[in-house]
Amino acid sequence: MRWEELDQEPCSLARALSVVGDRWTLVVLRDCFLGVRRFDDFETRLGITRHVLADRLKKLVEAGVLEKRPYQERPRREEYRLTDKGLDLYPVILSLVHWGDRHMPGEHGPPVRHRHRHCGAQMRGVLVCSECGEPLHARDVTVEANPEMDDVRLPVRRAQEQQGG
Amino acid sequence: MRWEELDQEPCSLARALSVVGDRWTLVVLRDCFLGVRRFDDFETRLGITRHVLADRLKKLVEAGVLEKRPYQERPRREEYRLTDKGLDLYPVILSLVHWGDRHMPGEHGPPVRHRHRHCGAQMRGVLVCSECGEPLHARDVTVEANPEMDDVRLPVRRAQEQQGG
DNA sequence: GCCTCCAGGTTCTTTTATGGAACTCACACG
DNA sequence: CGTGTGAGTTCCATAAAAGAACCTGGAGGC
Repeated sequence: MRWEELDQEPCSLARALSVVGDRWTLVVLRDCFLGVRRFDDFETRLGITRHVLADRLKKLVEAGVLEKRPYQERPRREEYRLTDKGLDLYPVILSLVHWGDRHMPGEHGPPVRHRHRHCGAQMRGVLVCSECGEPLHARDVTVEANPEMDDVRLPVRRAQEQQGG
Repeated sequence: MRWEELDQEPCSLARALSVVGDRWTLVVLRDCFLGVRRFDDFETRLGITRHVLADRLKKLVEAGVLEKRPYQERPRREEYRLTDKGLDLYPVILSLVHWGDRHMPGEHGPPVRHRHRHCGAQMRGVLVCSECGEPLHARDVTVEANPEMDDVRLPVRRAQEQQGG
């Protein structure tokens, strides 16, 4: 499979990664969530080449994750803002941050802390079941193919073996 | 910044991405969560080159996300299994899947459905606040620098502007 | 003892992407 | 007129990915 074919896959994860699975894209989006909007600010903070940055921003706009909006005329200047589609990536970003905090620790602990405006507490994000509200773990979830699709290739489990171990 | 320097960054997201931010790594991990363990099975299902697959598996083992375990001797054969560190990536994967389901839909809806063993229901993963239990959205969360760290560069907000818009 | 098969890789060659730096363009300022 | 600024492009050398062929260390058949 080639990278450009990833968006043709039936798998939702593959299609999601065809947009954000690239090396720099999620780092760009992290800065978007922190409020960065302008080309030069991205460049300064990220330290990636203008070339790559311009390319990633263009692709994110094409994918509908960011939108360009003028913030002044004469000379026309535009900034990049998260769309609703982009904002919905927040669980992905926060999950990655917490995984990094936990498993790739720096010297002084997490570099940033998150506070929930709603309750005012310093917090983490926790993934829970939409139906029963219990925290989710890999081994508690089973996967079923959508019967309307005929090319879903779930692996056949070997006897006695189950997911994740 | 170069890709190889990403693991030196103070940002937890950057360090997490230094492990899983690569084009193919999360697709490999998706298959791990589906129960795939052997080199040839990965190759058949993913359709990526053996070269890249071998490299990604090696790096995931070095990062402690997967471990190699012998499943037979003479000839020695090994399989790749998720470690606890790897299993903790589940929220990232599931969040990406749901984002893909929602924003990059295929023709017949989501290709797979998830069922929670605990409650038996078909479900989605929802990210909630660890303290108050309410669902989290980007605009509800503020970020504060860890006072023990001196090189956290949060962007300065322009007046009247707040996160995420 | 030789031939072939299999899982699990390596090696080799050709494309594609990235890193680094310089260049463009449309204006604003003084 | 010269300089500055935001937002990019262009150009070239290097690094990574795609594709295919080759290697290795047994097992199994004959």
